[in-house]
Amino acid sequence: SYNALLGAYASHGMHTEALRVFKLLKQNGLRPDVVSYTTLLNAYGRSGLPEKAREVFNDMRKNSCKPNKVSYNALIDAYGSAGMLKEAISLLHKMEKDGIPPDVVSISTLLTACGRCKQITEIDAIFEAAKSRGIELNIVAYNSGIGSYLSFGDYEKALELYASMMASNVNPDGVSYNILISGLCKLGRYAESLKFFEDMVDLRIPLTKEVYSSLICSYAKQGKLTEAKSTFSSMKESGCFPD
RNA sequence: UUCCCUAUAUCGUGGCCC
Repeated sequence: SYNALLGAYASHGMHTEALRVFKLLKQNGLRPDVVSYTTLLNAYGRSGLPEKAREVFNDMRKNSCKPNKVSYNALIDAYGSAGMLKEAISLLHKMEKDGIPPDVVSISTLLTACGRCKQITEIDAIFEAAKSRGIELNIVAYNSGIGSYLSFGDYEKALELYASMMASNVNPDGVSYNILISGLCKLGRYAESLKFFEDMVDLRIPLTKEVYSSLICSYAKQGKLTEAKSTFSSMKESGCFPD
């Protein structure tokens, strides 16, 4: 019950409240378990406080509560989200030494971190790390990689990765298209961006307000106001209400 | 002991602040 409440605060990045619940749990004679510690750790991570997250991580070991895969991944994300890619990558090796094999979540967390930290040189090493460990990339990992390439402005690598994803029989989802459409649009690759939108329609993948916003933005930037307006109209017609 | 619940990864636009 305490963990559920802790999680509710953590998922909103409310670390102060999460810490209060964590203390309350202990005051009532209960021992925090791996989920309690990981939840608190994540609350700090989401609040952009990687050092506090690390403190919780160290604390759990001190109290002989072994961090598991989720704890490590949460700490990797805490560093990655804070732009500390080196620390995030070194945790991949640390968890391995600790007898916990990294999984596809560790990989996609790091792929996303590369994009945030604009570390184009590290991204291929991370794909290699996944491959050498036999970690199969899923749709989230591919989406993360595609997004990071696009954030570097490397749309060719992004499209290459998209192609190899298709070749591996991993099917794109709504998020994949959102990433491609908005990313290509930001780079001014309007024609490519529109092509993916058409694919999305053909495949009957539900169009979200995120995709409509990207498309409207794309037309607006090109000065195609008629298209922008008609996209806005079809958005409403399709039952997707503008916010 | 068993079951259930709770913790980790990917997407848009604009505004305000620095």
